[in-house]
Amino acid sequence: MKSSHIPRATIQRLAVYVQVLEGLIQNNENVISSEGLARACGVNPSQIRKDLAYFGEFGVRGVGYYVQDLLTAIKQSLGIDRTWNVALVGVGNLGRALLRHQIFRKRGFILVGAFDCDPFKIGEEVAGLEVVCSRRLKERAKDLDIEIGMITTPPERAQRAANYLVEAGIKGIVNFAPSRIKVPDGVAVEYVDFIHHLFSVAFNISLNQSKGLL
Amino acid sequence: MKSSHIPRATIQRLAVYVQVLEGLIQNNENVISSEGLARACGVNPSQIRKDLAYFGEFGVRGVGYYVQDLLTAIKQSLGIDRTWNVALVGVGNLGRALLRHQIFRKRGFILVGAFDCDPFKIGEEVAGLEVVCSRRLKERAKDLDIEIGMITTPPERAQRAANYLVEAGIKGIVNFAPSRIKVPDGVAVEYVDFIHHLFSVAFNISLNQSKGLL
DNA sequence: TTTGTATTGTTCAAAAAATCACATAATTTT
DNA sequence: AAAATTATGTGATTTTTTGAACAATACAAA
Repeated sequence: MKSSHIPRATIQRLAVYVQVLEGLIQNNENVISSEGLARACGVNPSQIRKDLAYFGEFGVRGVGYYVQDLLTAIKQSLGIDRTWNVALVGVGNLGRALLRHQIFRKRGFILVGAFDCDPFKIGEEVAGLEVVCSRRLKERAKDLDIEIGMITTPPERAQRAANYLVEAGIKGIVNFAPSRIKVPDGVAVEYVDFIHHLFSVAFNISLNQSKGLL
Repeated sequence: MKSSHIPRATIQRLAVYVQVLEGLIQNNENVISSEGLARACGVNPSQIRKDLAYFGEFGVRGVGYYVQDLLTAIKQSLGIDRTWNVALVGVGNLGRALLRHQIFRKRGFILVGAFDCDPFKIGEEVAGLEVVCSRRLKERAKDLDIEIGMITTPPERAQRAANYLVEAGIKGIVNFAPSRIKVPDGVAVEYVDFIHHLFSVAFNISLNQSKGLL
């Protein structure tokens, strides 16, 4: 098949496949069928085959997928077969935790800059990074070759943080603040909101319970 | 319309509506049309009307929606017009940050227990909670009336944490660890994975750039 | 009270996504 | 070397989701 428009849902599932495939590598499993992978991911096997078909043919008929090859292929397709430099804006509780979290580096997202507008925080060192004034984002973005921004400010300051990032020419933003932001076309935004997931769980529990009563 | 099966996507959007409506209340805006709300949320107005129709009729024709009423109605529909007690399993970097984060309490999710299997952490106090051995989850879950679990362990320990939670009779889990977990039917699971969102952004940046070349 | 305006709730058509089903192609067995 | 087996890649079909259109209805103005 190859390319044309790729559904957002496909991309999200590919991320799950990566996760599961890395687990398989840990367990020294070399080959997996679409059915096996499907079971591990909680999706339909054809779904997996179709998702992969957007990017190419990675399997071997009658055999399945070579885990390492498939992983490499998916990473290439997603554009994560390289590292990305990331700036974090908003050095609060959450910001600090993320700066210290090793997972970003492990997955190829290098936190190269920490920014905040609070004068008390500027100059402080967190996880080996000096906190810099948000106003200096543009100037620093070029030096540090920053391509992605993470916003971890309080919600009311998220838009300002986004503006700084956009001015600095950054083309992708992950917003952890619980508020929507406006950015020009061509800037990719993703929202991470724990609370949404708690809402979902709360709703499903309520739902299951009312089902149980029938 | 009322009930029947409600799409997952609808639930996720309702969470966004809550977010935006709370912002409107901050700004003392009393009434909003589906069109206004749609613009703020980045969705289609009919979408909003349809999403709401699953739960009832909350608007006034010719007028729009009374912000406070709508908010109340959605919260009721989602089952978040009450508080939920939550246990956190895995007191690492992320776990600590979440325990300290005020947002959960603000939104009605009360962190009432912190669990870990590391003997060095047990007994420690974080955000006013004593860290308790994960093995004691079942015993504590009843006393504390815990209904939701949050997993913030390393990936290889997520399944064990899930098992403890399930044994304790907990009906909903939010898993922050980057691994899939297996739970019995009737237990709602949501996955929060920052990395997935970074993957998405990376992919979209790559995509936009290759578009730009055409 | 009537007319006009605004905006909802809902039907219906279109688009998108998921699933099924099978032809195709490796591998293994006989 | 042929037959049997297995599991992919993809066209066809079904299901789900979205979006447009419009009748229904609340309010405001004349």
